[in-house]
Amino acid sequence: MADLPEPTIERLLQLTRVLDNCGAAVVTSAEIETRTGWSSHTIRKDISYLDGDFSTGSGYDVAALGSAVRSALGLDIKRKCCVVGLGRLGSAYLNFPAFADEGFELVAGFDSSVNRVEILRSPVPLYPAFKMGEVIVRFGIEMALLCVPAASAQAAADRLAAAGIKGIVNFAPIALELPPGISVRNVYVVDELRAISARIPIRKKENP
Amino acid sequence: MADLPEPTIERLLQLTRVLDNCGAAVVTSAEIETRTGWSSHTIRKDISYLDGDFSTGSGYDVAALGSAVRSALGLDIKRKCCVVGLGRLGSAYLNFPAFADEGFELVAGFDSSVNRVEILRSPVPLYPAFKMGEVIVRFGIEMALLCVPAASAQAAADRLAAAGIKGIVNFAPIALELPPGISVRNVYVVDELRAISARIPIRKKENP
DNA sequence: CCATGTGAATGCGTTCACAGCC
DNA sequence: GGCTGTGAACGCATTCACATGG
Repeated sequence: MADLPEPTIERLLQLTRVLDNCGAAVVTSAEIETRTGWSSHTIRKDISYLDGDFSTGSGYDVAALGSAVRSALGLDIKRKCCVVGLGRLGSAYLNFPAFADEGFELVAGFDSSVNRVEILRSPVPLYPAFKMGEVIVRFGIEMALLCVPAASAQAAADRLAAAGIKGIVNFAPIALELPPGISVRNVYVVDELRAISARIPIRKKENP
Repeated sequence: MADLPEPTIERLLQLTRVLDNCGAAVVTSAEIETRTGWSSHTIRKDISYLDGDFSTGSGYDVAALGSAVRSALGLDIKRKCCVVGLGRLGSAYLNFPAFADEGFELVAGFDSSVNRVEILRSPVPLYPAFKMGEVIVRFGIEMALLCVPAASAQAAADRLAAAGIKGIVNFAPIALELPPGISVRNVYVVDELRAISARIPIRKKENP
């Protein structure tokens, strides 16, 4: 399996959700088209990058296809995560159950306030920020949820990068500067609103 | 100004953040390259789609470029939004101040529980879900934050679509089916972790 | 001289069309 | 017959290279 085109990765990720929620045991590429809006050509091409045989003769075997996608994307690998910044958002994620269901193991939380680290009750161990590098290496943590305020986000990201983190989910509304090889995904609701806003046609009919 | 390529839109959206946080009055495309990782060629091309003259001879005028980008993307237009589903997440957004700063006006909240609508204190008016269509049309609401549980997300999205909504930020972990012309942006942290996971190379050095 | 701006070339992802298979 | 699978054609975005302007 050569490596997949970026857009294909993004579609396959979404495809797992479609398969999980589709109910039936078999789906055709045409059905996926109506559910997602991607053309059936694109979907078949995407699936053709995977190795394995999922065709039943009249559609794809949902279970087989699902596990092939997960395996191709490395979603069957358990990965260790941490939360950096234990404010309102960060401390909420400490108790978020869905992570475990999807193969992500939350193993540490960090905050620059030693006081907060000591007081907060949490199902995962908490550490003061200066232990970040050491703990990440020791546990083999690969991903971080970066929940600190915008002003300290870049500094925290630098420390994560130095500790060898592989990916960061960034909740701060700034563009992080990081060395290549580290994946960043920005999660900021206002940016999503802006992205939608940018796609609303200006004074034009939708079907020109 | 012809319409912009999709990838260019996405980059320009991020570019506004870079410009806001860059401090200086002038930036070169090379500086933007180090801050974002996009090649200076790409950046110059993106900017060349805009009309106006931002070059000072030694870099771009940050303020002028910023406002040109915002205008090209329609970010200078005030847009009305609503929150659908007033659980923990939805009710948090009712009080989120950053929306207004960025030109988004939150004008309504909806929930299927009439009880919750009556009890919840909120700076914006709340309505029972059955009034959704009417209120959206009356106020000219263009965008919705969809914060209902996964099981009811599709039904709620259908009602939003019927009311003529232009875009939806979807917090439910399902792929919504909607007619063309409506922008959807999915926000689900586990999906971001999966996206990162899919990009962590499997047992390979990063510099092969 | 340095940095932008832009037609032209390149390369990659999507679309097509048809062969293969149930 | 219907659906998948895939080399080939196409089209769009990125990259290049050089002309232009401060």
